[in-house]
Amino acid sequence: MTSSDNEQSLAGPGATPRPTLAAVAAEAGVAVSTASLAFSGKGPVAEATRAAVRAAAERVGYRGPDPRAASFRTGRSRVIGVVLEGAVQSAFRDPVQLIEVDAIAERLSEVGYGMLLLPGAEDDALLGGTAMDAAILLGCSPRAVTAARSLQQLSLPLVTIDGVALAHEEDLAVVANLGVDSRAASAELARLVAAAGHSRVAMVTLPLGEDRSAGAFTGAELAAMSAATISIATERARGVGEVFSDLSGWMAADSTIADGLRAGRALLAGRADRAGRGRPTAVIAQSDLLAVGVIRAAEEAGLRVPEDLSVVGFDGVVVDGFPEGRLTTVRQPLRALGLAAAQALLAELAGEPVALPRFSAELVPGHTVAPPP
Amino acid sequence: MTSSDNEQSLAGPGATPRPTLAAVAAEAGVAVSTASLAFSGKGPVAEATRAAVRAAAERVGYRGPDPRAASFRTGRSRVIGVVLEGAVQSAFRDPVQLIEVDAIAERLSEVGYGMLLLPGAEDDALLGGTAMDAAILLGCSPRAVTAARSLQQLSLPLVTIDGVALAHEEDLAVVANLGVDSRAASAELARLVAAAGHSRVAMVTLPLGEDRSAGAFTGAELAAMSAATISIATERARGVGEVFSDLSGWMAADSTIADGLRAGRALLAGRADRAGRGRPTAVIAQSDLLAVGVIRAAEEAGLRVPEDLSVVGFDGVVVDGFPEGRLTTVRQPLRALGLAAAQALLAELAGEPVALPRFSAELVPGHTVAPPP
DNA sequence: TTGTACGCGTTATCAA
DNA sequence: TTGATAACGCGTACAA
Repeated sequence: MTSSDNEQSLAGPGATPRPTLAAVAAEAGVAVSTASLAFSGKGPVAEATRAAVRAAAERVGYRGPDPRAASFRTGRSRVIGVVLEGAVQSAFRDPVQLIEVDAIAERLSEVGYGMLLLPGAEDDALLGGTAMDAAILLGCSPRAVTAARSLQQLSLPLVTIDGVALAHEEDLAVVANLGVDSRAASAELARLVAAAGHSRVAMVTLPLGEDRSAGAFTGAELAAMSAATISIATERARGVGEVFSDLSGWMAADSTIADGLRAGRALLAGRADRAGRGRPTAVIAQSDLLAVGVIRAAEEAGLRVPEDLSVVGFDGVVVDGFPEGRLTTVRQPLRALGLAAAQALLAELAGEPVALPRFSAELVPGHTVAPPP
Repeated sequence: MTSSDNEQSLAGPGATPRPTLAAVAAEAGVAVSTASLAFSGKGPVAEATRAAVRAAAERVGYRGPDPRAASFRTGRSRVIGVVLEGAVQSAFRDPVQLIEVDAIAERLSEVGYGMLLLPGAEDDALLGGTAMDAAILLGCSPRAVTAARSLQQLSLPLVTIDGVALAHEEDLAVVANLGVDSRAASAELARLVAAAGHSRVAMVTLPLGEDRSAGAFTGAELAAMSAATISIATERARGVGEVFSDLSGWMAADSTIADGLRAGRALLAGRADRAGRGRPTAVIAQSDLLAVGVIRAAEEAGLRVPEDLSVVGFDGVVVDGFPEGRLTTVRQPLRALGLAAAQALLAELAGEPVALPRFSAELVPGHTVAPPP
């Protein structure tokens, strides 16, 4: 169907005004406040009255309280904002954020809340322009920090997921900073690689800081970058560093298969190791997408995984087109994190105490780790 | 000054009530209406007064009009709903919807509008519970039709993208039904395949109707299914049918690489063709993701693309990990569609005439079509 | 150019 | 169990 047949809208100059509760009350012959109670069920209303009100509502075509008026009166808009790291497109290319947002949406819709998606923009004007009751911040980009400040100015309850950088901002009082212990999980994974006998290990990281462009790094460079910034990438690197010291590797620009492929090609060509060691026998990737890219690069180079090269990922997501369960990785409870983020805010809004479970990543032993050749 | 009778301190203990325009006006020594005009810039205000108001706002910590109150007063919430076909996760696994939503978000944020993401749910209670000024419906599932009805009841302006089924509902008056001519684009692609000399051609379709499970179909079955439902899949099938009659193939459950892989394996094993013909020399897939899956299946089977098998897709999106430009496909102007959908609603809300361009898909000759072996 | 007054539709409070 | 009433914060005629 092409755009040629666009009908003109009905909402033109002659639009009928939406029926109000007053109209229903008049029709039913009761007070407005009674009609309100009959609809919301918040007060004692005789069954007969309730039926009369419902019938009257039906007759006048009342569709429930106007959300704008209700939100004005109650001070609640039944909307929770989700601030993404960047554009919708880039945020949701990453299955991790996708699962989290999906879980948030699921929990919110159960209680009739809406989810306002807020792409990380340059200015935060939008944040104050539309009504929301609370916000969830995903990721830990510098952008997230400024957004958090703006939102806090509006006295909105805040929850972060993976906001490790935000957790270190003293002046931000958030309801919760959710996320698994990336460092411990990374260390666990690294120990598994070490236990298989590997010592020539390279790491493929997510962006370590803001202004870094993708490319190879030495152990010293990694240490410098890690000291300068706190991010998911530096956290995970630290965990691996507990097991393998002076770790070199490749920093990817983004968590994608394509970037993993690029990293894998560089590392397997030996170009990456500026410390002069040979081709790595194992690659520790900081995301599953990167790991799949590395595996593709290995296949391109005629290397078998895991016989010739061991590869591990991080996240435990299903990568489209890649066999589920093949990759050795750690699984984050992404759905649980999303549900908990939503739940924490709902509890906070209800004035209830926020009880949070502890989240931990679970090792998923796949089939991509073996002893070095 | 009114007595500040807080019914409940909402945001925990010690939450200061948000400063109001009245407070600013009092501080600046002007009337509330003057302060309002000074902020919105909608009326003539002396520069000195404006400065005084701004200074007063700064002093009392005023952060602009409360969006809830403003929305109540103006009847506009500055929020536009986007109704997805299903869960967030499944909708955004598809790069097509992702790009569209990204474009919508981009246009909306330019004008300070928010985007309320509404997952396709069982009941439409949520649709009336949160404030929005208009809505965009993506896709053409039966769910979209019921959602459209609910939204129309609320007198919300509606725009659909790829809502071919909605376009045929007589009682729905929408601002616009956007989308390319899927049928023509599919026919063009089919003609390209035919021109290369193929006659044993199989099609991999998106879900043709609601209750169909994935699997092989014959030409007769396809015709029956196409007659029963209108969807993007049947539209595209019709286009291909203009060139190749009695087309058999495989219906995928979803637009994913994994489903394409499954389809490809079935078709290349010859299991799929219940008409008894041999392995196809060309596969027409209804999405790029499916096409990439088919190509993977071909590689698995030791077939070279395009030498041994030609494959075409649909959409023109970048598939992570697959070389850009390699796939022969048609490119939909997805970004433009998203921008136009948002723009159409903004114009409608502003009472301006809605001018829509015509959208057409563009053939992208890649390197996956060659003469049959 | 500024101020006054009113009302948007709903819900919470209190009195009946 | 029901009814009357008062805000909620802002935008906007209209008057000054």
